[in-house]
Amino acid sequence: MKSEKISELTTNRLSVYLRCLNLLAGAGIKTISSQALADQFNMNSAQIRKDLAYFGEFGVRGVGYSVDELRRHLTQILGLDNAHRVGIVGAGNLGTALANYNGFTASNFAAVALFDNDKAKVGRRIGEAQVMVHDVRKLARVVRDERVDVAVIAVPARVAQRVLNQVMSAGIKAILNFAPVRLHARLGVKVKTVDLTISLESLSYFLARPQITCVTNPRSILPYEEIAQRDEQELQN
Amino acid sequence: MKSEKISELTTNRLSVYLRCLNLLAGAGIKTISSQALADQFNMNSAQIRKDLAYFGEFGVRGVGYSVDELRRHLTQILGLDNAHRVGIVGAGNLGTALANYNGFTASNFAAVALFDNDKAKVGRRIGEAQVMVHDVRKLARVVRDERVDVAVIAVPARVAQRVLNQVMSAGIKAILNFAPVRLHARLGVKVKTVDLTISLESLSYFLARPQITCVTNPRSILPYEEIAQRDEQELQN
DNA sequence: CTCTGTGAAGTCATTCACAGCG
DNA sequence: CGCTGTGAATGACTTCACAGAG
Repeated sequence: MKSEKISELTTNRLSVYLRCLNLLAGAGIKTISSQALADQFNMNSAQIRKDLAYFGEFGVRGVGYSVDELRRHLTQILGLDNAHRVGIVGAGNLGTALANYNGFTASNFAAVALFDNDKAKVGRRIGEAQVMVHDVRKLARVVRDERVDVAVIAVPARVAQRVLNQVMSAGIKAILNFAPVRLHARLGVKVKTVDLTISLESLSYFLARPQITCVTNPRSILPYEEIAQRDEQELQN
Repeated sequence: MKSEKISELTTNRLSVYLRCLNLLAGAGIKTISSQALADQFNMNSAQIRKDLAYFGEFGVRGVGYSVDELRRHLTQILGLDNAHRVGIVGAGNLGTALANYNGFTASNFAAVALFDNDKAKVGRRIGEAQVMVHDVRKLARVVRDERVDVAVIAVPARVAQRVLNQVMSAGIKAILNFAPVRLHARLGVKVKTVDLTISLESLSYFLARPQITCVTNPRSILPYEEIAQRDEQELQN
């Protein structure tokens, strides 16, 4: 265990490891070596060991890692043992889709508030979870009352920086941004941007160059379920 | 102009450059040097030059790049001069949100078909664009008829690999995947995964460690509009 | 003898720094 | 001169390979 700086690539992988371990636990597997884990999910065993070693000595030499124990450690390292309360700014298509997204729950995130500037939407409750839509001008107050600690920006690019400023002023330190702009965050605030435009345009680049030997995703995986996967096609036409 | 292998990081940046240039063009700027571009948008000028030089000698020494000309080149390099037709598998919240997403249009993408296995949804048209929902079993046929060349996977992780197999069998070479699984693509097929779980869990990691001096997003940007940005707060809540 | 944890080596990406064009 | 295009230098991330724990 060193206390060097942990790169974001590493934390992303920790999240993947946790997901893999959850699958293994579900399959009743109690113990796994870095090598077996790497083989299963197409990763590199040295990288797994190195990533984990930043945070402690979780393995047992000659044996491997206890699946359950490692799950607990990763959950704790990733801070998923504390519930997070998410406020979503922008109650358009994307915002409401996210408010209804169930994938959050497994990671201990819950959407607790939506914000919009459209009077027609304010005051309504949306989706199965019945998340309330608030006036975006009340953001700071609602963030306090609802103890929101993560914000999602799902507004047009034009106003995204302004929204980010509001969100930061409300004291939020972690933001997931879907607007296709580079946002300027103050120190101590973390913004992760998911830029669909970039993703699509990269795909377009690839399509424009069919000659390229697709080495882009070098290790190509087998998800756990590949085992139960002989159904290349059960459909006709 | 070399014809080395272009990394995905580079193509992602090309997409960003194009966006920046569009802003500049909108502001009436005709010519820009790599240095000025880098300053404006918080990038590194050498990197801009290097990225561009992979594809040709677009600049004029002593002067810089013609904004319009470079826009045209980038559009062509990224293959955005050809329209792309997108099929979205999964007409749930996310799928329908994407079908209505306008951001596509600027990059010359259009959502032309949705697919689902829910009988109640099949045959209906969704959103402003009135995109038709098809039975997922008819995917190959619809892909052919509608000339779909890009697929979006917006289905539960459990079935994502099966859907990818179908999509690949239908001859699609470029896929944007929202399911939180590592998918196994055959050679010559490009899958880009947008994994919200990883993004959220990384944010959670960050929140669990407030002491970390946030160096994660080393260059912190000024979007073009920062200029018109003195409104840190016009709201009182 | 197996598998971890980790220095050392290797690979890939970014940045520097400057020759040379316009 | 100013700025591009690019080799060379640096830095970041990954993989190798092995000492040593169990």
